[in-house]
Amino acid sequence: MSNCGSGCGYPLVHQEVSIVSTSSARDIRNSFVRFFTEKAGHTFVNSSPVVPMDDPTLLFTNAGMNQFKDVFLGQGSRPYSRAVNSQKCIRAGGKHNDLEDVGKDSYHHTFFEMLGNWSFGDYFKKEAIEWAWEMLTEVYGIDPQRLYATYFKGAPEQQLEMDEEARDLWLTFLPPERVIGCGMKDNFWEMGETGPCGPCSEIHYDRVGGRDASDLVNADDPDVLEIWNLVFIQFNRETDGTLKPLPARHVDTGMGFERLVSILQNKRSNYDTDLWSPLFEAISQATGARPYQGRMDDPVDTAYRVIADHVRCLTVAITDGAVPSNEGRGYVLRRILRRAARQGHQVLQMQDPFLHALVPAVIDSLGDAHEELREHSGRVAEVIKEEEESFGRTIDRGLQLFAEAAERAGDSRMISPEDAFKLHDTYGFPIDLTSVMAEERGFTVDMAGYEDLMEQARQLSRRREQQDQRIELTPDAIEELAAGGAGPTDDSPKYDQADTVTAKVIAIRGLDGFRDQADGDGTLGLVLDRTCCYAEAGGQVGDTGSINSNDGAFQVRSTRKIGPYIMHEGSMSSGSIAMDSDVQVQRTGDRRNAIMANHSATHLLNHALRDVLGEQVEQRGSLVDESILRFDFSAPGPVEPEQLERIQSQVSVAIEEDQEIGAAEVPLEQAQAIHGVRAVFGERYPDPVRVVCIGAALNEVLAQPGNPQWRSSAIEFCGGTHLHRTSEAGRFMITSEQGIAAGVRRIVALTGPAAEEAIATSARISGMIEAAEACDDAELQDAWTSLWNLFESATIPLVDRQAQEPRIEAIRKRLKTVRKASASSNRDSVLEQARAIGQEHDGPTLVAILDEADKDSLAAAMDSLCAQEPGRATLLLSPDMDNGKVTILATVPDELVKSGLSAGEWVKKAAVACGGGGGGRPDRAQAGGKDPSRVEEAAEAARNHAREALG
RNA sequence: GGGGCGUUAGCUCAAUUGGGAGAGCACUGCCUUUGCAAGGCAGGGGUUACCGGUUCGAGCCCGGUACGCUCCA
Repeated sequence: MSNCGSGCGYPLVHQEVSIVSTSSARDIRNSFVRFFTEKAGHTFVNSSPVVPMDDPTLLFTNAGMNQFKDVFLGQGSRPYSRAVNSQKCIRAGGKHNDLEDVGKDSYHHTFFEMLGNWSFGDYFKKEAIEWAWEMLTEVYGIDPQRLYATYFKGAPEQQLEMDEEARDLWLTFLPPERVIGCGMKDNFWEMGETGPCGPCSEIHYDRVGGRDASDLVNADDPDVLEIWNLVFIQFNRETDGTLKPLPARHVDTGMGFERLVSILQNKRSNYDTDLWSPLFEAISQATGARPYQGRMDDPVDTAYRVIADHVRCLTVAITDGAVPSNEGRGYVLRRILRRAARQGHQVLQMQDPFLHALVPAVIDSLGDAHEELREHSGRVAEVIKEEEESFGRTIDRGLQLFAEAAERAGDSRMISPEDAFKLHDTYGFPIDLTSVMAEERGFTVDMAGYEDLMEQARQLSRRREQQDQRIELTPDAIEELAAGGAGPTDDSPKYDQADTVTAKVIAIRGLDGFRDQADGDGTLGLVLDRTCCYAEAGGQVGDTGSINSNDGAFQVRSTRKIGPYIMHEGSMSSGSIAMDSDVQVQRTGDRRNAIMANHSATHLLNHALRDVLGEQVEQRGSLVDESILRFDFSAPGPVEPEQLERIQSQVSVAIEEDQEIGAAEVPLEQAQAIHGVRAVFGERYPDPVRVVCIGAALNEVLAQPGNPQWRSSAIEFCGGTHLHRTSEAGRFMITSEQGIAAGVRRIVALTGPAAEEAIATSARISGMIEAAEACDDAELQDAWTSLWNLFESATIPLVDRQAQEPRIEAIRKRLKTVRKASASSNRDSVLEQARAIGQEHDGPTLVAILDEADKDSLAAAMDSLCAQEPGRATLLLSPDMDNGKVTILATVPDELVKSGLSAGEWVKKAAVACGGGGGGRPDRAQAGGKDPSRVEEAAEAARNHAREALG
């Protein structure tokens, strides 16, 4: 059986030395894999995606060992002990960031491949070093005279000894002057602050040859470069900084593929190899730029390198599921794309999107080694094109803002640091572009001031919040437990119907280590020999519950799996619990039942989606807890209302039919043969795998796995907990459907009592809609207010919401018409009053009370009165008994302002007299009072004020 | 994870110290005009994202939420 994944077919290695100088990159990669699979019994493992599946600490996959991290941490295992692959890596953003250097030199890349071989507790230094030597000198035919090796020379302050074993092994191949001892920085590898670590040994190559280049090793000389790093993992770094020998020792090696190709093709720059030349060709085609000439200081050649590098990176990252966005790894992609687009825009004079047109060239170059690139090429190009267009708009906006900044700069001809910073910080307009544009106009930018602002912004961002305290088990802690005879936690009772199980405490863990007794207020973790609690996995939340002994009670807030152990995290609610105590584990049964209903419904939903929307529906994520179920899936566009209804009803029918739900562990190969079985793409499954089957008898399915009729049942690989019969889910209702990323939709739904409640709420809303539709105009406002308040925030079935929306819209429209009509009739009557008052009144000032005038009507009345008698000062009041308000407006012509009457003071006097306040400009002002019953007093106060003011 | 900015008519955007929500384009109608990006007049169109607070009065001030843009890690 082939163990090298899909479509490899690696050619046999030709060991003649002469052939390598003409080897293509493809052959070089294949030779490596062949050597280790054939000669040394390694299993070929496909490159893992550059977007890590389950590792929030990692922005992108940045080394070959990433996908084996769990093995090194002692938390997982593989069915093989030797592996080889070519891993896709991205170093941009995060701890390793080469983004700034790309284009400037011959060897930094954001995306590259890492060739590597691994031993998991199998062979160690001897084999690793001997095979590396044989690979380089015999298979690749590299001149041994040009090779140098390093070993770890020890670090007495850390109680670390020299790696004599590695040194001696190298001395069998190389003369002493070319075997070089190095310190911690270069030759001691650590995964992080804590965790697996060990000495490493590097192989360096001198491009020049015929000299002693040992002084140039690890000295950043472009001609003497590290090509292969062999890491020997033999220690674990504890939280207190000490090193403990690991029980199982591992080998982790990595060789930069692009560099290796440059050596074997005898080129000084990675960019001069056949990995890049087709890309440069494509860039030239797409942009019309003159051909690439390979000069490091030339802006056009730099643009070529940046664009080629970045488009490779983008193509790979987007294929593996990342999308340019404004945060996290998406934001790194956005920056990468913009850097490339800007090179094209500024240096190669490209006005329109062009990066997307380079995607096929990338796929030609990498598609054989990484087949997934071919599957999604169309979507990748689309995503890139959209993002290029969006950046085009940003550039336009930035140009406009720059023009304003230049205006403000005026005669100083210097863009202010504030403007430069704002362009950068708020509008994403890079500072170097701002400089170039300033230069073009004969302006400068206050760079020093800008740097200050940048530094301030950085400082501001740097303040980090303390992360939540979680109880962890280090590899060493796991080792210690195992050594002490603690077997793995038996969590099989999680599938049982009983919500309780007896158990024994095998470990108590605090934030700082193991304890003998659980007591006090702090967060603790309890590990038991068995448990009925489900540990968070596969999108299903962990169980909550309690653990009780004779001496105390522990409240379980979350349950997690760490290595072979199940950790119950929480705190003591009373008393204490000692190590080795016999305890009763109780999970929160109601909560668990709700979770199971939601999980089984998720499977029915997944199945219904495929039935209604088609085969292209693929699960992209899922969350199941006690209150909702959330399911993300790939789909070209929104789900139509009619499809939604069919999906919901198909799930509901399955629930009504009271179908049986079965589960069993099945050998992986047999399980994969089941017709129509659903598995999440990219997920690793154990062997045997648990199969959950709804709507068909599992034993019949396994008897005839290939039978097409299973396509009509919901059959999935799943380790979660499920109902026994679908009817236990009660009801099923979809409450929302929305897009969360390009090509990805999210459905949120409810089951059981939560679904019933949503239906009841919806019925109440329907009742209110009918009432509002039937009520007369006077009642409409109140009916509307209560209806809208409920509808806006309610969780109700989506199909109901969609049906109700147009009716609610109609009610809103009607309310608007009613309001308008009443306002208009109100204005007419107020204007009528005003006309009458204006005609019968005489003199320089007018104070009048108008009944039931709102603010607009009163203003209209004021306009009308002022038009009648422009020289008159007018103050109008209107009481509003219903709302307990008085509206007051005043207008004073300029001549009377000069005589001493200010509208602002005038309204104030009136407002104060009826319990309010106010003010405004001298010629026009408005105010309000809070006591409409005193409106007459207010009018009198206004008359008095006017008399006094005007003498 | 932490900042900054934004959200106003279908679209693009205004709105001075808090004091009658506007323009252009688009839309509808009428008029004028033989047609190519026509012109004139009139009109419709707003919960100023949402929720709360301060105030006599909030697009504007304060707090929160959502969404978007953007920078840093």
